[in-house]
Amino acid sequence: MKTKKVIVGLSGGVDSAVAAYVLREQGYDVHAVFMINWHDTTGLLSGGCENDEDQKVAELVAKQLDIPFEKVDFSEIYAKKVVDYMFSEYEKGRTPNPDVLCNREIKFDVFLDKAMELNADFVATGHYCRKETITTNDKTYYRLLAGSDNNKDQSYFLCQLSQSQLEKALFPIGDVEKPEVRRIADEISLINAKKKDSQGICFVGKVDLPTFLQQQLKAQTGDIIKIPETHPQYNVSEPTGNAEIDLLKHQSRPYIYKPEDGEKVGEHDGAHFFTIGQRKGLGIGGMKQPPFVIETDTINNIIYIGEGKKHPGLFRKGLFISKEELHWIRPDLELKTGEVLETDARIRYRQPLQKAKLHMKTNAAYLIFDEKQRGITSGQFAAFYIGDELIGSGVIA
RNA sequence: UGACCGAUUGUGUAAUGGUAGCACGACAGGUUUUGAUCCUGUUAGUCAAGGUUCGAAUCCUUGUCGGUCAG
Repeated sequence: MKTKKVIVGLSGGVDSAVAAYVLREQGYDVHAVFMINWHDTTGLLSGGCENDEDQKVAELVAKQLDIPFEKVDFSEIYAKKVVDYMFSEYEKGRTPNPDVLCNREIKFDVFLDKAMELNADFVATGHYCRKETITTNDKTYYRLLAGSDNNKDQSYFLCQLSQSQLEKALFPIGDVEKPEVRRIADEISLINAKKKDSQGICFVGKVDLPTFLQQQLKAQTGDIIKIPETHPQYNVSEPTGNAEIDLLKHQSRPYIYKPEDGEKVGEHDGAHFFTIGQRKGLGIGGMKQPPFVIETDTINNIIYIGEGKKHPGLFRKGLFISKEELHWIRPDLELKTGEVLETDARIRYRQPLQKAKLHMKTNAAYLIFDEKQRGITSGQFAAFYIGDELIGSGVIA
């Protein structure tokens, strides 16, 4: 049997380097490709020449592992699919997750296509997650599972992948824990064995968001309104009728504020530079407890805040996802209208899974948590798990 | 204009003659392949000028500014 060819997306980091090594040890024909997806350094913190650095490191790692190395430049498509999406989401007043898009549109799309052009059987990345194959009713399905290292599980970032994308993907270090990855890297003397983990937007880096966004969204002074925790909206009783949909809508409703609901306590320079749950950057002192953003109104350019981390405006029982923005990694598990799924869900990376019920209705899915959730933010992804399998996700409305 | 009250880091406040603290903010690190959150550290102040006292944020005088009454 012919050895399978795998193309590893080598980033310069330790995870993808060890992933490449593991594959090589498993007998695959391993090739490395470094993706250049971004050139601009606007708003970049910490210098800016990390990209070049990563490129060199990746090349050296490939040399150390004795595998072929090449670079590809997807920056044009990255700008179109990921960065444009970011700006348009922020413009709508939502808070996007560029890395989820980057995986769906770049690493497991154009990069995967490129790999197929090069006659690869698979692409591999250094993600901490696992893939499993099962067969039901004579059909093969790929399961996306959490990484074994509970602390590093990155399945969340892959919550928008499809079966055809998963089919071609390998996650060689998904069953390894991070310290072990470091140990392996050290054992085989990889030059990046001790390199610090990367952070920030994948390929762009750690940026100062307001600076970055000001390239396209202009700064404009607006009011910061403080909402008291006694706002009547928090104590609206649940609808008593027998229509379940009314209850779901009630439980998943976003809070809506008007300037008269509170008092002006300061000014900001652009509501879209802030997100729900945010504390830093408001510049408002003199309170007993820190203020947090509880809502942003980008149309009227107003930020609403609440005092204290337990302010009721920070918590919601549920959320909803419009039907068009729902995605099933496992199409065979897709809910039909009227069905309810007991699920474990998360609304951000590294959040411990939360017990919830997903109610599928005609136009939307309603995710109702057992415990109220802090900082439910539209534009972010809610991911649904059954056990450690990620079965679907959707954009929070 | 008269009377009274007040003035402490960027903000809100403690300290009634004896080491100017706290919270929030801001800044810097740390955690984190999104945005956030979170953790640690740093920062900075007695309105001004005199006086009493061994010693003044604190007591006295004057001034400046702010507020409340009176008009």
